[in-house]
Amino acid sequence: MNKIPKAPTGTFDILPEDIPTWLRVEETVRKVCGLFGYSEIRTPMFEYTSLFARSIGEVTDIVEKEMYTITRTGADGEGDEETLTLRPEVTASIVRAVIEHDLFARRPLQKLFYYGPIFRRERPQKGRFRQFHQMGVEALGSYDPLLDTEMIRLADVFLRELGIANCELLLNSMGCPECRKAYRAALLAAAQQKRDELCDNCKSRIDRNVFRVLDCKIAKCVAVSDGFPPISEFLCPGCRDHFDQVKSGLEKLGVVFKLQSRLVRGFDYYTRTVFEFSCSDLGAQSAVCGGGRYDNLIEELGGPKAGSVGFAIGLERAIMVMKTAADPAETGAGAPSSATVCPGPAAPCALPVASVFLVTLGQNAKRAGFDLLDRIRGAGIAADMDHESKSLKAQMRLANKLAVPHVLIMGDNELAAGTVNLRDMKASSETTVPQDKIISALQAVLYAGSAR
RNA sequence: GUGGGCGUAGCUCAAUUGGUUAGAGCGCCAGGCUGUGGCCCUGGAGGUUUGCGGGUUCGAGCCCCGUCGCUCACCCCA
Repeated sequence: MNKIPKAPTGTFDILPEDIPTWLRVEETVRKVCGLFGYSEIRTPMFEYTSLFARSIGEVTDIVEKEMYTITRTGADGEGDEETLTLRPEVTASIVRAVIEHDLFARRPLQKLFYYGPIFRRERPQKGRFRQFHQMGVEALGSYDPLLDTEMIRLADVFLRELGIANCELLLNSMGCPECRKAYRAALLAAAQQKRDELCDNCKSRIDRNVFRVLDCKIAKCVAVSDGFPPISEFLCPGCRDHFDQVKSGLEKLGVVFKLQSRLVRGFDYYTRTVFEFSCSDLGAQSAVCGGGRYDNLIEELGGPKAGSVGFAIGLERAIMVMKTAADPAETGAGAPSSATVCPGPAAPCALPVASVFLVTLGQNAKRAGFDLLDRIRGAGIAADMDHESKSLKAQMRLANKLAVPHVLIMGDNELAAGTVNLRDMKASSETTVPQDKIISALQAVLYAGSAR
């Protein structure tokens, strides 16, 4: 029992029954991003470790203890050592690629999106995995606040397209490094004054990263930090103006948001706008989407001075919200029990795997039928058959389970007559057609305009 | 890394105060219909015998210890 292999902790298999959901999500990613003028980019699953250390920040949890890093020594020459890390996020890779290929030379504004797996060595829990999937969008090369607005709107539209409407958009501005410096000092002073009233955790946060005190969930800490000065009072005129434009842009689009001066994000590279879409029914990991502006990252990684905004959405979390949102509707509709595995509202379940299923009786018919099957497939018609030489009844049951609309039946009688029986499963009607006419007969019934 | 909960057939779960061959539903397979699916009826397979190891006991799925795994939470994040 302990010998059977298992997927590593924090990972999971996406089984065939779940594929329709994922396909729908992937289609939505490409559709919505395309709608907003973003192009897909694909970067490696791993990068040189230094890239993440430089971008995310050396002292963040992710870099300190959550990265899957592999070190290889001397493979390509004497003393040549390279340490590689499975990507714990992809913004750094995007920025790296843009700089490396000088994409700004082609167009000063790069509008890019990505989709794929992310790796973080965290303790798994609800909505948190060691390999999970993100879709993300980045607009690199501009400081325009309208792009911040567009970014948030894109995330909003994407979530809505998936049927997710019960999320709250939290918005804040962290200012530029200058305003943050002033704010940090003020916050530090305030926190140290109230040190005794904070939880032990927050006490240590004061020294490690004061901003984190702001998102402690413990009630008494929240009460205390409510009295702290908000960042908005420390924004410089430039940052204040930028934030005002982002907010008014959202208002004009009718995107409702909630200002949350305690919203602080985990990556060091964020400046000015930060935002998060939060869903209460996700458990403790309530953030489905997180993002913001990073005006200094490109330059820090050796590129030109150029502002950027972006966000990422955790797809497993998005799917979790989709499913909880879909549940009450389904019970109300009185769907058949098999539909409980069907996740999204528009996600098809029990997809037919073939248009035609061939049932044969006896070895001769099986061999002849296999040749016929190959011709049908050659005509571009999805077709399948049984291989266990089961009874006719069993083969029919299988065809029914596979939700195949048409069945071909071939036994010794048909073989001798050079015909095959074509059965319409839905109508329970059957016709006899010559074997050499079977392709056109199938095309006639399949493309007759009947509901697929 | 820390803490709580849980680990019984493929899946979802039962099993009186520890008691003798560990059950059900769904699913799977077959038969009822000797060449025809869905519904129904009948039967069958399936647990290396309850994650693994040890202990207490006349006796452990149930109690104790350890271990592994899952899960939820902290930290942090999508």
